[in-house]
Amino acid sequence: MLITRASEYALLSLILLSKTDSPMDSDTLSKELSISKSFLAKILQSLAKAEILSSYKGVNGGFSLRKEPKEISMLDVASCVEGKAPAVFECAPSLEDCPSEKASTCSIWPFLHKLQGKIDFFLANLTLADLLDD
Amino acid sequence: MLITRASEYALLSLILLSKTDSPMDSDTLSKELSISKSFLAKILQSLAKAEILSSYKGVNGGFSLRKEPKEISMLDVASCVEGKAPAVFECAPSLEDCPSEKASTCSIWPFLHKLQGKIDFFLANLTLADLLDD
DNA sequence: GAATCTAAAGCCATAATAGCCTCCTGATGG
DNA sequence: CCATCAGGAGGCTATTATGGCTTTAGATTC
Repeated sequence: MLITRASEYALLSLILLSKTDSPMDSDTLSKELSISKSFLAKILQSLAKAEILSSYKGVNGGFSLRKEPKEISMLDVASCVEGKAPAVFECAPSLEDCPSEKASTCSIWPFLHKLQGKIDFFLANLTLADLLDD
Repeated sequence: MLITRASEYALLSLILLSKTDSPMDSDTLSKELSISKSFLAKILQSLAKAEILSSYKGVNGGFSLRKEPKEISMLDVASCVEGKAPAVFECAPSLEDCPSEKASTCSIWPFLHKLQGKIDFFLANLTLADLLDD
């Protein structure tokens, strides 16, 4: 899977959190966004582990942005939420690692590598701040 | 789901087909790419319906490119294979169509619309030719 | 026209994702 | 200290994606 709904929900949460000062709890977030609370909770936990969000337990706890919007790239978000960077292909990271017996003659690897590079660049340079700016 | 493996397989097929003159059948393609034949066949059929590929039945039949590589955008490929354009969000296409009772005060729609525009632009302007060019 | 080749299209099984529910842990306020 | 609030973690179910298999239909060759 390349990009799943988890990334969508993560971004929706980040946009909403960027508009508030005090921490927002997962219940409020799920209601505001009409998203399954338990699924969203796992996503928020991933974002917290990746140090994109801060989490606070107890009364008036919740989640808040831990970085500046311009420091949060779509690539970061997708990577931590999906568990790995959005790989356009299951293909090996380098031609040498290709498990195929045709590795030495793999004729499409250069194209895949090129596409992956374009997508990575796009995602890495698209930050939360880009969306918030008018 | 935003982008699935079907799009990956579609692109792998297109890259391979762009390197051959005569039609290539689904069995050969699936073996060259190490992809499930039956799943790939469905993807190729989608590409044929979208007039991205030509299909030929009978002896020496198969599939071949119907358009120039520069006329085939990633957006076209993803749209026809996934059944719809890769929507970053389930959100309504316009603020008026928003099913939420908070439609008039939806504070994140502008951001979603902006991100969708950026992704659409990226995918629409990335063509098969861009990958094939050195 | 018969045999053969290959796309088209359907149904079914499995794997991954999306979502639901419950219990546990840490923090807060009285 | 105790009740309560909210995150952390795991299991369980429903939905969707992925892939296997079979049948049908069009095209080619003889």
